[in-house]
Amino acid sequence: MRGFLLRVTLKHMDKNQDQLNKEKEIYEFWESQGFFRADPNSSKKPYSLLMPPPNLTGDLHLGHAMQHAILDALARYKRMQGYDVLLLPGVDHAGIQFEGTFNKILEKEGLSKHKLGREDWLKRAWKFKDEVYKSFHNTWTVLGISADWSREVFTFEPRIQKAVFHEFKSFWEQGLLYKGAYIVQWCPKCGTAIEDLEMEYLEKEEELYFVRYVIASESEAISKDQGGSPRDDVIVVATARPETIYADTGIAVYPNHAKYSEFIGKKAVNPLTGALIPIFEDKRVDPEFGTGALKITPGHDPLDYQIGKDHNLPMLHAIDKTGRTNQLTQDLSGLKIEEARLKTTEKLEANDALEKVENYTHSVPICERCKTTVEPLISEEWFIKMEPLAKKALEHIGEINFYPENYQKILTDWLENIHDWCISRSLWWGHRIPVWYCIKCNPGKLVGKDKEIMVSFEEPTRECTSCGKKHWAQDEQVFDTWFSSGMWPITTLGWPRLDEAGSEGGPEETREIKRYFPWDFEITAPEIKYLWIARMIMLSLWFKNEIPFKHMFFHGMLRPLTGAKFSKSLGNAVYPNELRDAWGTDAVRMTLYTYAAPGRDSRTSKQLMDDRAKNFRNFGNKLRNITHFIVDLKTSDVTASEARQSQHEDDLWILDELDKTTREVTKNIESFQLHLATEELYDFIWHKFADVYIEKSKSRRTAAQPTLEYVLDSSLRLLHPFMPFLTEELWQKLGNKESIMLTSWPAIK
RNA sequence: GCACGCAUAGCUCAGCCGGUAGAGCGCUGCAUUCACAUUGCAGAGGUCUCUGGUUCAAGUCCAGAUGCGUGCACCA
Repeated sequence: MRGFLLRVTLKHMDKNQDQLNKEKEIYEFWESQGFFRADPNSSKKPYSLLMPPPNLTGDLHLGHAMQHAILDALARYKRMQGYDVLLLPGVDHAGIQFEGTFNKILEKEGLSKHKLGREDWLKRAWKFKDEVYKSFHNTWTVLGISADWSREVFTFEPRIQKAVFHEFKSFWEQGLLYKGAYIVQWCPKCGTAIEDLEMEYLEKEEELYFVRYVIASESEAISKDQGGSPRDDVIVVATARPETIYADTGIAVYPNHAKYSEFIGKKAVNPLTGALIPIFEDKRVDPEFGTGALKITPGHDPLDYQIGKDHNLPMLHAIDKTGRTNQLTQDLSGLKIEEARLKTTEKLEANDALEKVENYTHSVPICERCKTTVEPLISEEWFIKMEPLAKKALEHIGEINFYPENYQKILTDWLENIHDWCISRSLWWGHRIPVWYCIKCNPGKLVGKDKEIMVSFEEPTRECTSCGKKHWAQDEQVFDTWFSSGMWPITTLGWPRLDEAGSEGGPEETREIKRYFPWDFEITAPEIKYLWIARMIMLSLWFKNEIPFKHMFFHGMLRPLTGAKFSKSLGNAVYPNELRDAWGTDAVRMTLYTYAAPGRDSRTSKQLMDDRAKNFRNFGNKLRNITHFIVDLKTSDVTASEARQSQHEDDLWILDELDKTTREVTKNIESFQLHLATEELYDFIWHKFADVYIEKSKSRRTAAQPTLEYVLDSSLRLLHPFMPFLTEELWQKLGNKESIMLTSWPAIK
């Protein structure tokens, strides 16, 4: 029994393996024939689809597979309709996310970024990039993606480095760039500034500390020891972060607050440092929260920063960029936040400055990449003024067709409240900021009047105009990864046109830009609608004066049954490669299309994916058997007009059903509703053609043969965009000499 | 707080230019030397969250309620 089962299993595995090998063969055949290539010189009408470059971090997941399967179906459909199709693939270097992944791998080898140093680290990073690339290409191949690999782009490749330089230089010349010390969200673990868009919030139960600040009197020192009423000489402030008290430089209260009006203009004593800090009014304070008085820590809170700036308060830091306390905290310096908080409260208690502690639940910002608590602090960063870009985007956003439609409003709302974009990151994996400072004249690497700097791709060859020497040092920071991927729609098509020396070669555009831009179709997950989609819209309009894409499709998120997120670390991830090994590529693709309704999130699991994939595997087998059945009696080729001569009611019925199906499938693909198109085909082929028509045809086998062949031929064409391998295989079995990729889409009757 | 989305069979989801509901999996029964057990046929299972409105007619349109989710803002 055991031996029998083993044999059966092995046989099953062999069969599977045969199938996978066959797919590989077919894919190599297509590629070798150049079927995936776009042809800018073609007389055909162009149709362009832009692959969102997956992040260079690891295996492609289900969401990618769905996205790419959708792109591929559309590309194949448009090719059959006679278009010159460009499906352009690529990969994003994904700065911060790549560093996180890669550094974790180094850690396992006992290495680190800083042990290796910038140069060696980068060498290894490029090697790791090659490994990830292999994995990506493996998945793309096995999914049957018909992208033009000869045009593949990596967002960190040399040509794109030049493009990013031109992007920066252009902003610089237009006066839209500035660098300076501003409050930013800082991730101590990643060691870089991040944007609000890159943060998540975590509900945490913490404590709210009520801290007494003694009012300093100009004439007499009021002391609690002298029996004065504490209400009169003390202002109480609520804080969740007592460790930042060291960096307090003021106390603000809501204007005309009854409790505090007598203190306005006076000074309070910082209970930890003894510094005298001003008490003033500001309407940004919420009179309802805590005690109605707010301690102002401009160095560690965005709101406090604004208030502090407006009141000319000093900006102090108690916590450094590694997330530890600094010298300002005196004997507490070098501690992690949690420990510092504990020690600080002990100190406050010892100083009799802690009035009470309440339980307090609030959301703490964490880094979306590494989940570390984000520390707002002041740092020298580069920014782009976004208002003019957003304004232009708002004027033209209506020219883009969004699926679902309401994303236009979502993006419009965001653009209307645009903030300046912090484009610098303190990382190594990314486009280095092309700014050079004369370290003799400008050692602080500042930007401003009288500061000797150069914007240059390579080290400047000229001397510093102030000191007459050449002591140039490049900015240490790199660009936010979205600064390069925001240009994806135009850099992939060869923007800017460069001459051999790498300079812009005049106004003439590349033929690719002329022909394929704006893109006909772009697709993405909704979670990067601001980070990426909004940026592409703004940047394309800014640099090309055109919208980047005509149809913008947001697919839903595939989630586990809990509704949370798929994640490698939680171990609930489902891998497209595994599904494909079990059920074959076409079945997995069909499964993915059932989830392809625009903007609809779905819950799924390995089990559910397997169930569906199994069904579509069976569907494929059904079609294979239909083909065997029909090929057995096939004598000569049947033309469409021959097949349509029959007046038998069964023939008329199935031909009518075929026409309906052709109409519906075409309509549904045109409106990007692949889940409906595949459902139509499934129902027609299995439940109408096979279950009804073929069964009936058995009693009039020879007479029905032309119709059988004709309907099968059309079915294979209609199904090819979705199940490319099986349809190619059966197409050959039907005796066709050419690839099914070269046939035309069935005409609508 | 603001915005958006979702609530349909045991589960996961379609359907939404209005005409009393569909798929897959699961479940029940029957068939099976037939191109196909990777099958066929038959069936059970839903007052389409609730309330009101428009209409001859409403999961389908409108308003409100409830629940869930997502995004943004805030979070001393």
